[in-house]
Amino acid sequence: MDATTKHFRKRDAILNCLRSTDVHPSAEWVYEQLKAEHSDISLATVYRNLARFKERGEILSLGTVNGIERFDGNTKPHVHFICTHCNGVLDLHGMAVPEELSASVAKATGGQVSGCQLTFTGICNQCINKEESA
Amino acid sequence: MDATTKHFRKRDAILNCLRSTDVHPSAEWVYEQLKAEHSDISLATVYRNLARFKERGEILSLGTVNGIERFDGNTKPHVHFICTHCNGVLDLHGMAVPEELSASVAKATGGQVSGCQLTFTGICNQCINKEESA
DNA sequence: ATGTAAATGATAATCATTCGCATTTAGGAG
DNA sequence: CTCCTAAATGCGAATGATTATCATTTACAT
Repeated sequence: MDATTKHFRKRDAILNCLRSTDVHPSAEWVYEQLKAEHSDISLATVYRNLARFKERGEILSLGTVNGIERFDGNTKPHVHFICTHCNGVLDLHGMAVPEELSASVAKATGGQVSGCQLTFTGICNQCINKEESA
Repeated sequence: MDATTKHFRKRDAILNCLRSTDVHPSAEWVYEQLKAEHSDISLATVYRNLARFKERGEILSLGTVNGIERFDGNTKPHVHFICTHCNGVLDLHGMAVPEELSASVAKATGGQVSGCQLTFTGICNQCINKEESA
């Protein structure tokens, strides 16, 4: 039995879904996407597997946007822009927090640093245009 | 009537509480602190005023830590370190995201940038020491 | 003192997330 | 092939932080 089998685990589908989108989805969004191919998938399964992937560092959590946790299948360090109007999240490729900063933080605090996140907030291009034409 | 009056608004007390601590508290924490001097304060009032301060930019939200929203009365740009073990938040003074980065993000995205946040995660000094002695 | 809009307290409602448990699945041993 | 076990899942209930509702109280101007 391989991954194409009807009753195979949903886990792979969840990870693939995250890896193949750039919308930085919520659990609910992933669930809605997967219902098409897996009509019997449970929302709890999505939550469970997202938590598992997060623990293992296979995906990242961006924290909550408007009270809802958002995930990122791209674990390579990069920067985010969050629109406070439409709650969309954009990747800012080509920007990254200098690696040596983590070391200096560890030194300054005496703790150990395992990750960092740089996020800009504001209003995205699309939302600005909508406002203007209204 | 001034702020010392028994039945004066609690709003000032909530803002003062935030401004005079560096624990980056949750709503619940603020509520617990204020109960001492304002035995009749309501948790809803704390939530309402924190939301109001946040809207107006008088305080910042750090997002949720372990599912609970945390606030910062210090609106001057600075960096945070969040301990994933004790959920404590530390200020990293003297570090800041270069101001010109916001402009370059605005240019790159075509949006308008209103804020940014740089957060390191890891295990704090205190938690490391506890583990070692155990 | 009186009216009005804002602020508050108490509590119910909301809703994202997690938990509990029975069922199903994968994969190996006999 | 059948039996066994551990992991994965579906379903639905429980949890818990946050928000909404509404009656009451306060501040302040008239």
